[in-house]
Amino acid sequence: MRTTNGHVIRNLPARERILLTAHELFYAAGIRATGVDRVIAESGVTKVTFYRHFPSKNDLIRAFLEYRHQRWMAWFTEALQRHGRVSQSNGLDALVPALVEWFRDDNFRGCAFINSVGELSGTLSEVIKIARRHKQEMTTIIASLLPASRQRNQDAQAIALAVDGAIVRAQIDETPDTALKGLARILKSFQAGTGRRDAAGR
Amino acid sequence: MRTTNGHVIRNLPARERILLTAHELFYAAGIRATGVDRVIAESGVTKVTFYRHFPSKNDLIRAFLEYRHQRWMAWFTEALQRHGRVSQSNGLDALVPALVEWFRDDNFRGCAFINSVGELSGTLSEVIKIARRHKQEMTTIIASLLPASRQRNQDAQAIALAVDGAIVRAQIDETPDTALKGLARILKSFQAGTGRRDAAGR
DNA sequence: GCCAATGTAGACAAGTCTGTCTACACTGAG
DNA sequence: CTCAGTGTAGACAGACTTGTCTACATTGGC
Repeated sequence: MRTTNGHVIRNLPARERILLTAHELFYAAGIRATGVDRVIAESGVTKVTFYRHFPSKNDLIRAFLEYRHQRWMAWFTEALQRHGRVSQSNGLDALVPALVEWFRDDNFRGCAFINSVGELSGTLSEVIKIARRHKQEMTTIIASLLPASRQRNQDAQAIALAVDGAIVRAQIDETPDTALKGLARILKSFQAGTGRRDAAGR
Repeated sequence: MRTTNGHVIRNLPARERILLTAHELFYAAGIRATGVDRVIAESGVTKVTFYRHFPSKNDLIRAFLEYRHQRWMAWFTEALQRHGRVSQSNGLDALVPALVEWFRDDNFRGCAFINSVGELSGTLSEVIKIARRHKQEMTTIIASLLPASRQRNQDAQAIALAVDGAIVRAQIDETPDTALKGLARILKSFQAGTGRRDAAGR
């Protein structure tokens, strides 16, 4: 029994086993599509143990989203750093290479937060707030890639939006190529645009 | 009993009543979250009638997606035309005003196809193909707004990607303003970029 | 006038879902 | 040693799911 990132589950304490299993199943098959029974069976705990840690499925969903957020943010910052070393010219250059990594992963199934909002914003009102916070933090990281300027935050918002677009396109299309090309194209014209503005001193 | 676009349902034939009700409920609350019982009750037909028209819920889902596609495409082309009359300079200028209309609608809950993929691409494999086709057609319409050029299709892909990003951001954020501003920003820098390329004759 | 298509009413089956319950075993801290 | 916390096993309840069934009414074309 392995999780998507290769950790062996068996020896972990029950709570972590449940959380890792839920992460795998919820992300792969959807939250509503995954019954707690399945999480219980695959994480190798019993119902009592499960319900002692997560009194209701909604509690598990909240914990899952929190865990996913931590994990994704850690990966994102790390991947950006890793790909950023090469070219010092512009921090934005690390963005596409980092996303390539994610999109090409066999387990890639889009953004867990976008998916969750679409799936259960009607029934579990908190998910939309959680997703909003997640996207805000993602945008903050993107902003940190940009040189300080008056329009940095607005630029970051626009780029984050394009990243979200690339995520859903990569999820829907057969290959992530169109999404990646499209995002690269936007980034390029965007850099050219801000560069021109900077050059003109405006 | 009214549908989101104000049509009165009562006197329509059963199949249409079911389809309109399903559209309303599926889009508003999600597909999995909506049981056929509820569709049956709210459309005012009986189970037998329902199952004579749609032998399984999956058939209804397929019909819903097809109907949604027709309806959305009709709205999109119409709205683009409507907003395009004013400024003849660039067909792209109609894009943001058209989307404003949609995003500000009280019933706006994102793109039905993006939502469906997130919700049930794991269990109903066809939805991803349907969504792909939908996005292709959306991209084609966007391409038709651009002047003919060698890179028109690639430009359209990039813009479509940004539109998808705007849709999900508008869905997640409290107001669609950030999404709209971000999209406008991308379009502007994009137009500036292609304009420059054109001017240089390259 | 007949027949096929379409409609209505609602009981029922069989499965899945979340969540509760009893009863028992191990382990580490005081 | 004892007790609290955590673990295990699996039966069970109750709600909700999709889908089937019998029995009957209306309507429009041949």
